[in-house]
Amino acid sequence: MGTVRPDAQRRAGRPPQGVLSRTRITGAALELIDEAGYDGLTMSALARRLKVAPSALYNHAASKQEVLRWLQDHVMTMVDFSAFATEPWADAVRSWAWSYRGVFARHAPLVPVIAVLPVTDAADTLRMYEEVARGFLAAGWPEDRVVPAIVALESFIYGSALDVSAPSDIFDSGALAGEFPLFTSAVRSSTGSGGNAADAAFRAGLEGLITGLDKQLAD
Amino acid sequence: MGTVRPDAQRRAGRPPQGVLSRTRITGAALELIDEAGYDGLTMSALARRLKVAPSALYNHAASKQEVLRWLQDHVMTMVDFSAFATEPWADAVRSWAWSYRGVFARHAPLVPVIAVLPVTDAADTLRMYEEVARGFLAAGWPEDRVVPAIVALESFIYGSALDVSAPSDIFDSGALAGEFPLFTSAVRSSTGSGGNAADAAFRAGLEGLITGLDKQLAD
DNA sequence: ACCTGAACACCGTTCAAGT
DNA sequence: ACCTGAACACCGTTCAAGT
Repeated sequence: MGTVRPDAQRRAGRPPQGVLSRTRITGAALELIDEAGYDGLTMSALARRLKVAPSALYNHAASKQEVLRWLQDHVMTMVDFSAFATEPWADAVRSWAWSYRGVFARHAPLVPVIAVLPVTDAADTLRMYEEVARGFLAAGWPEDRVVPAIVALESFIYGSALDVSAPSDIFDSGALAGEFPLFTSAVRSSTGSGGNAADAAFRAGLEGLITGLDKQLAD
Repeated sequence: MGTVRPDAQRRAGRPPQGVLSRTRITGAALELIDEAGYDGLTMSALARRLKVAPSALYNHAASKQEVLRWLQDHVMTMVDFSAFATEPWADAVRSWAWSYRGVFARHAPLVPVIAVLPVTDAADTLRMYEEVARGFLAAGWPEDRVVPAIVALESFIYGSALDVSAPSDIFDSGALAGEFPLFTSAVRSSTGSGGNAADAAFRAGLEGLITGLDKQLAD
């Protein structure tokens, strides 16, 4: 009764100072994802966390897709590409790729978003590409083959990030096992050796790619 | 008035013979996707095309996710893996991978679905894995390394399928170009050489993977 | 310029009623 | 067993009204 509640309703109209910004929206989105996953990331939930009406978000972001783009650019800053400044090419690629996959395994729903996403104005993403390109050039890669090689590595990384979230029994052939004996047995013998299946596949593919790309360069 | 229209309304109650089935639903979904893309694939639109009420679909599929699973298994039959029966390992992998990427580039929204998708009861998918596994074993691969190698190739293929739908100016650094000179120049020199950028990256990565995996096997 | 509140056009899914 | 029709609980987004 007459007491001012700590988070009193804001009434309509322009507030004394802006309460929203790209930074605040991105930060709230990230918290929401950590707590409730990507299913929990709705414009309503985002607004609730920021203590605004859902429609207020549209004064800053043109669409939910734009929020996802901000998120992608921010998440990219979590990828560690520092090895390109110090390590030989193969070691730098290896440590960058493992970090990159780890980050996007926790943000798998961003992977399909990235594919359709122009890098324009994604400054943090460009910062990474610049440094990676520098590493490739320093290792003697011809300029016109740098981008295809990076894209090839990224395609493998994104596909592998999706694979991390696969259930461990994804290759359980169930009742049909009898019809597909070779594959069923191969699945059994690969899981039998212990360790994470997704990690084993990523290691095999990454080492293969590094070796193969290096050999392409030498020829 | 009183004339029987060709597609008269069906009244409630069990129809004389079933009008829906996994096969008919999958077929209609595929037609819908061809005409209107994955955005057009809603349960309502699917029901309309099958001339039933949306709720009727739930007598056959537990959810839209299950329809997508049927679709994935069907789409897998479009992948050509016949080369494993006749060609040497490297050639077979090459032709299978290009076919696989081509099919899923046209069905990119299925890619994230596949990741979470157990293969159980997906008979057509298992048929492919069985034949691919046979090819690897015949080429001398030790049984416990067959599945990781296949998964690595698939991760690359899925990531590359997403990359195909990327806009061609995806790496246009726009106003920020001046800050990232090495990458900007590398992008220019790789697109300058003409040809499809996604194809060049896929070729580079696939040839690298084939070479690298083959070398792993030899060691 | 930037907020609220009400509304809109969807979406996937459930369920009682019917045969 | 398997359909219809009505309903439910969301979703992203728009827009007039307010400061």
